[in-house]
Amino acid sequence: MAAVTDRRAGILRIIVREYVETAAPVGSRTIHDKYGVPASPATIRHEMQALEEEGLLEQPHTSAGRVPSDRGYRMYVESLMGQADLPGDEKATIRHQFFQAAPELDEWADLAAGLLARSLGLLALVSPPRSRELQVKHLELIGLNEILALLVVVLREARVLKQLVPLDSPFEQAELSVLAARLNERVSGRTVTELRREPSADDVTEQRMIETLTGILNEESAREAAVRVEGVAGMLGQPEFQRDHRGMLDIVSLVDQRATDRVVPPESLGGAGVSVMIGDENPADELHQCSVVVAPYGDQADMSGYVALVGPTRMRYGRGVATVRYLSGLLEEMMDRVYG
Amino acid sequence: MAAVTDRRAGILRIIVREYVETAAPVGSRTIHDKYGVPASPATIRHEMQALEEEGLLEQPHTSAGRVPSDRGYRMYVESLMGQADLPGDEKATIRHQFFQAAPELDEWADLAAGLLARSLGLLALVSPPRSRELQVKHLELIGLNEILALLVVVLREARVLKQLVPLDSPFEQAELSVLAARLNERVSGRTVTELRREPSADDVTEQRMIETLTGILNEESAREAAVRVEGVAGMLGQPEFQRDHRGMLDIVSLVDQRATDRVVPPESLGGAGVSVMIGDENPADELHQCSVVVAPYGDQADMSGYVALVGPTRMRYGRGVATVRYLSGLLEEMMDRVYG
DNA sequence: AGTTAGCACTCTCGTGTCGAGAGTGCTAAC
DNA sequence: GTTAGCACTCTCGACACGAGAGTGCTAACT
Repeated sequence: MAAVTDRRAGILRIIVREYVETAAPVGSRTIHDKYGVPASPATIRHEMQALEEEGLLEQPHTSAGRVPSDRGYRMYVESLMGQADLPGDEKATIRHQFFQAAPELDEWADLAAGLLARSLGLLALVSPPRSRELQVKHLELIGLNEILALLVVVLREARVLKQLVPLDSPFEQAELSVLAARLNERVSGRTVTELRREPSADDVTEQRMIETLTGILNEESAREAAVRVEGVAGMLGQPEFQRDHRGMLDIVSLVDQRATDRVVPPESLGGAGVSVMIGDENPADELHQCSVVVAPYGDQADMSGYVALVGPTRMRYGRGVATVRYLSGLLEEMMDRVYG
Repeated sequence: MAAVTDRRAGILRIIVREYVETAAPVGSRTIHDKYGVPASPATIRHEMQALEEEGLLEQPHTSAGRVPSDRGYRMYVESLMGQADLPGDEKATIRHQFFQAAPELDEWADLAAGLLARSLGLLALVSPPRSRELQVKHLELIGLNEILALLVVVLREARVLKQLVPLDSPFEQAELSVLAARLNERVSGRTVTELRREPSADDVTEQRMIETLTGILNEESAREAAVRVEGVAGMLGQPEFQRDHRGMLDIVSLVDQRATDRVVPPESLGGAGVSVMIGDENPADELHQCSVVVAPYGDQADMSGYVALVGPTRMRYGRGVATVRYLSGLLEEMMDRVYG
């Protein structure tokens, strides 16, 4: 079996690019005429046959042009598309918007998801960073009325949790503040595991509050990060879904159920840089016609999130990888700058 | 022109129910056989002709059965479907889930949207209640590091806002607490309009904080409530969207852009109870094939939100109205019970 | 050996035709 | 006012047909 020569690789690259742009199978004439390959259509057909034998191309049917296979895309991404990067002005525009926005992790995630989705016209998922181990910075008790107080917990990374606490006897705000001060001495700076090891307090009310606190923290660690999803409409507008009503519903169902961990399984975030999952490489069956471009950001051990792009396998990988890489790096930088 | 007699009304009711169930045009034979109407198919055809002349029915084409028109649905909703109510056990199940959930406005909105969407298999929108006039209950300053503090604001309805504040000189937490205490004296219990009328403070830092605070509050009042959307997949699974790819995309675009105020315009929430907008009655062009069932809850003047159900005009109005009514009432009750 | 022109072959797609089926509107009788 | 009978209309799926596109193969050329 013949190897993949330079010319064949070039033809594969052309086919990927042309197909990504037009969404129609690519024929030998198009390659010859439009791209000026110095070989006749017949020769190109020869080469395409070889590429098909290598499993890099597929034919929808006998008399159609060729379409890249999953393996073809894989080869394109690995060695044919080149080092993708965003143009400088585009980077600057994006950067500018981040500095304009409020310095909030969640806002940044929103912004990143919106930019990514609009930039590619595809589905974007951005997980705001979540720390492995929650650490209490400060807490506060605010009396709402005679029987109800609000427990406000500030975490190290400037996240705020809250919980209503019923009071068994009326408290003045002053008493609550004193109680809060006592509690702060016990808990501030502690992580959730440290708190679990603490001996219980003498005061009943104090102990009750601590239990409520650990309750909130446990619940919060168990909860998955609220992943930002943008660009469903753009995704469904892709020509591949024009006919495929079933696949369309599958994708929407995934999003609807917020099953983001089936799209971007935590294991897939092992590596440091951008990784691409193409077609059948995706763990979720619903995504076997799709590709996912994903990059983690933040500190793996401590606070981490991810930026992901989901589209049909026929997607602009170059631009996709470049944008995902730039955004994940930028998010990490923003995080370091303001928190960290 | 003949009036809408009792028999005709009965036939219209049957057609609506049968069409809602099967999604196929209803013929005279079906009405006769399946519903045992004491009249022959021919007579029923006569009546259907009359109903069509009244503009209550439509024919997709000459030799198909009849389908209700928007006006037909309108008549069904107004006088034919009867007083809809949920069965007691279903109410109990829903109620139970609300009492299980955390006592948070946003959680309740999530829960209500999920229940509504699943109950009908359609699109549900629930707006958590927003107060017209924000009122500060308490604020707190927490030093994160030497140059950055977190301003935490608790509002009357137990909502929490936060904002990072850069410090121009290093502060000890103790100093911040003193500052916060001074600020609390000035602002706690005040509404945003009251704050705007206050004279500025002598202390520069104090004044800076107050400005930040009013900034947050203004931004928050301007921001639209984060409406909970559930059931997109169920909605798109409706047979009307099987063919109509365009309409499908339009709906998803609406959701994607979070253009909820085009679906449920604030004006439509004037009345107290449940209101129904059918087909062309909807202000948004994209919803001319859809109906919206909506009910406000809460106090119009103060804190209010809404519960809305969006589906094709061929929807189960009885169940829809009943569920929306029950949920809006329940949300109001929960609100009163815990806050209020 | 690699390249190319020529050509027959295959497959899709849009169009047109046809018959079956469903449901109607009309008419005439009850 | 109601009903049976019947001709009429329209959709839908199946089938055939031709145009168009692109291929694979073969034979000739460099």
